[in-house]
Amino acid sequence: MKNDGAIGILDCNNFFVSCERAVNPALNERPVVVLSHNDGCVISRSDEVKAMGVKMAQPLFQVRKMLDQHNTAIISSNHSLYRQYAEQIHDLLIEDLGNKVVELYSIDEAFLDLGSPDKLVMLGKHLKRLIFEKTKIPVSVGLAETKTLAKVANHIAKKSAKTQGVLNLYGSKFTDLALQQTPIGDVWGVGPRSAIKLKAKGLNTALDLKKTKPEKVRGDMTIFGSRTVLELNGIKCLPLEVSEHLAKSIAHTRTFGRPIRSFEEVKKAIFFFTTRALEKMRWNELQTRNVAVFLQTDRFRPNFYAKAFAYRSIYHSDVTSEIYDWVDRCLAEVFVEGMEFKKAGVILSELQRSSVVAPRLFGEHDFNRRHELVRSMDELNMRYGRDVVYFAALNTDGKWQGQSEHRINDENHDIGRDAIGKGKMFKRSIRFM
DNA sequence: TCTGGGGTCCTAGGACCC
DNA sequence: TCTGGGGTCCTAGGACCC
Repeated sequence: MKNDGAIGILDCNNFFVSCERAVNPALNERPVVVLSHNDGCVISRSDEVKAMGVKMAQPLFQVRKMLDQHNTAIISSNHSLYRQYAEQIHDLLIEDLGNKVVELYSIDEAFLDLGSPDKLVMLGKHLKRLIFEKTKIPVSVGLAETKTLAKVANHIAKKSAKTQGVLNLYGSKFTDLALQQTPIGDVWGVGPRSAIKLKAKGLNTALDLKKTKPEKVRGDMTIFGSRTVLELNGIKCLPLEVSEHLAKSIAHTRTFGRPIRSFEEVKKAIFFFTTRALEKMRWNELQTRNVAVFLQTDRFRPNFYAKAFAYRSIYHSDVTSEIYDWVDRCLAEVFVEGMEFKKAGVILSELQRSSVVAPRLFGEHDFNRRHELVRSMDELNMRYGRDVVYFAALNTDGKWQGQSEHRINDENHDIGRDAIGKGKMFKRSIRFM
């Protein structure tokens, strides 16, 4: 990447809500929210809902009344739908720009290495139009010298109607003005904790931060802070990562529909989570040798208990039955008789590509046989639906299952199944919400 | 009554070694 | 008053992002 090139960030507006509206245009006439697992929190808001003051990840019960008063459509999340739109948009970007210059940063964002600073606004508007025509998803584009500045531009493009969704700050005399209008907590990389510390030092805007010496913020914000200051000054510290992204960990964690005391119930849930995480791992052609299990009680009640335990094997594996054994050992370490558990999870780490995993000194033949077995099970489940075949230890009808009262049109719109059938699902490394 | 899930990276400090 | 010191590795926890 040339160091004087321009960087773009393309970001889908209200992504989950926009996907729901794309499949169901009637929703364009109403405020819309999409809910988290268990219908607990609001995780995507239409502009009207943002204007009501509803915050990201705000608990539904706190705003339910207000949403109803405004005739808001309240929808349980449908992640396979969102994943399909994300892939379609990624494909459009790569077709248009080439895969060497597109970094898929998250489910609804991509960084672009645009090289020459000429005609940036035209390019941004072209991409915006292209994506809307093909998918009906509105996007915003920010352009600047660095990722952090591009984020600032994007932020303003999203809010200000004047920009029509595209703002270029590359070499612009308005950059400092834009930074002055940006509260320090809105800067990419400055979270709520750091914002408090920086404000205490009299730094209130992105411009204040830009004018600080990088060393000054190191103490409060680690080396990230120094990099952010440099990036605000137009010095690239965070290169585009266009090479294939390899996941470093894969997790499946859930809040239970109701508290669970019994060891058997907890175990069912943990094995179910393990199964889901392993499926995802195998789609990515990875193996793990470090499995962690955690259990938590209700974090909003007194005597909150949370414990994690990790088992590390000397061998990598993707064989369900073997990894069930590892998980079992972890479970014995974290479970406490008499406690009411509200949340649990399984995290796979120390991942390695299956193709480069070292062979075992002993039992290699048996491992390969079992490896083939789980791959066949994955294929059957892919073709005929989830959990058509599964290990006896897996039980899918536990009391721990969460609630999704606000599902709409599930049959028609859960097109994720087709995506799996084509072997596409999870193949791409999208860091997913 | 009701409060998400999946990631990454950095650092302090303990354990261990010589 | 005194208690060696320096390096490395690992992990738990914090902070952040979407």
